[in-house]
Amino acid sequence: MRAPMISTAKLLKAYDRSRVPLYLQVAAVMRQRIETRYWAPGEQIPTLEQLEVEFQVARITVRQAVDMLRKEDLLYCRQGRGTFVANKTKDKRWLKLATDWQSLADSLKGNVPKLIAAPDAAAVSPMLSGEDGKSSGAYVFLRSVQFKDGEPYGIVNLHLAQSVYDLCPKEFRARPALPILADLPQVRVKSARQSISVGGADPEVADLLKIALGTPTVKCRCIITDAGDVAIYVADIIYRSDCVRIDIDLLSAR
Amino acid sequence: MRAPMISTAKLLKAYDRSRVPLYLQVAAVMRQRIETRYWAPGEQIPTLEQLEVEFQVARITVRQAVDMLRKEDLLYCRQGRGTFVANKTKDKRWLKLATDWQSLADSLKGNVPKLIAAPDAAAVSPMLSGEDGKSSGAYVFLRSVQFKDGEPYGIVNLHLAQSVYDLCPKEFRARPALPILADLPQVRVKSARQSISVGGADPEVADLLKIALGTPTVKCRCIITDAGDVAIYVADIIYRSDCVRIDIDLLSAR
DNA sequence: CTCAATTTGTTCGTATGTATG
DNA sequence: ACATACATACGAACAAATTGA
Repeated sequence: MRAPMISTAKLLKAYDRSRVPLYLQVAAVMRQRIETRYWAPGEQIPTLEQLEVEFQVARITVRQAVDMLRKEDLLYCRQGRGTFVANKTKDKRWLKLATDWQSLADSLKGNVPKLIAAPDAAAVSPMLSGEDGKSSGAYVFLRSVQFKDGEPYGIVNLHLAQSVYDLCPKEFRARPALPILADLPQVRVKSARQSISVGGADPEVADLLKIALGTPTVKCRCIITDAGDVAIYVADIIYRSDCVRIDIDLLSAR
Repeated sequence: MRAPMISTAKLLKAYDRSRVPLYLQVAAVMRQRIETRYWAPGEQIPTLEQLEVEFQVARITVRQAVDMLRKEDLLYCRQGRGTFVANKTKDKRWLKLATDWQSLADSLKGNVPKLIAAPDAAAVSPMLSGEDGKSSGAYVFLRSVQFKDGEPYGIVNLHLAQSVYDLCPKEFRARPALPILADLPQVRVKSARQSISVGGADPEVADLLKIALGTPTVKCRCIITDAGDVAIYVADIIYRSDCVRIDIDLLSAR
């Protein structure tokens, strides 16, 4: 038995809260229903008439939404029969964010990020709030874009303490910094904290990740301090939100 | 010294990827700059002319964006002087998602969620994928909305195994289920896992949380199994994404 | 096979919103 | 502020394909 539809009657006011075109809003909801398999692959979705009623919009508006999803190969229509979900199922949510030191280092080991020119503007100290740690005087700024199947999915903006960078600069330019740092005997890591929140793509991020302006993103700030509470590694990582998930074992400490 | 502007030249194509009205896209970026304090409270923002150039849009479009933010009391204008960021600073990101059992139970203890009528449609087994655990035959469905300062910020959809619910039904209707469950001597918790991803509000969620359709949300699925690997607690929790953050101590296991 | 019901596809007219110069 | 062009959204009507009685 499939999960039944949850009532959505009389929700007209929700639309008023946004001036985003209606058909885009409707399409977004439908797209999510497909991706979450609420509408399973191959399955027939409700008729245009039913969708009109559910979303409380005109027929043309539903049509425009359906047309969008057709161009994305998520739906196909058969006149006189109905509209169906495509069969091919792309795997999403494949990127699992690490929640501990070991898995974080492991997940980065095989990575070959594409270093890109860092805007000189960013070659300054990262913005640190009190509890993040003291500022190392000088930082090196490294920036890379992560790809999967030729598609960009993440941007790493890393401020690395100059003193650490100088220990083996070539290494730091060739592969992810964190595993290197973990193996440096001179460096004593005292704390490593990660803070995650949801944001929207600004023009620069949108361009690098090839997504629309304002598309939701997942922002990770990872800060590592050394024995003297100096922040030696400050990474701001931005992912497309649609490929990320976080799995947490709530009992790992027991 | 403030963090300098990162180059945003020649990013026109980012706009093409979205059919969201330009002024909304521009407003979204500006709103984020204010919220992240990239534009600090009280500070003067660039002139309309500079913004025209940066965003590559017509003057009226920038004006529309500024007007939006003025209505939100995030900006104010002084003719002949410029446009400024408002001084009052609303605290966001106040909700820290728990990443371990103890803090999860603690964070819920004082909570008084508002139970709402559960659509009968949902009174079925939750959708479980293989590794989530076996299905307990019957579940009770409980639904509540969480408020802060009179504003809804989260929806809890909980499937609780009937056998567990029957141990003290009144309790489960009066306060959060998880602390109760933790204190029940009859229940042996074997695993507790949480999976977090980003989604968009469907019509129902948009209505309950008073947000626009498609607004990004944080979805948490929390599954607790008993000694027999039966999923006794399956919670789907949906938060507004703009109040949530996750702090992880990457070294907690060391 | 025909008929009616269903469902997608198309068109018209109108009103409003968006964006430019 | 104005004129212009295009996109969005509605309601309604009609055409075309499919299905089953």
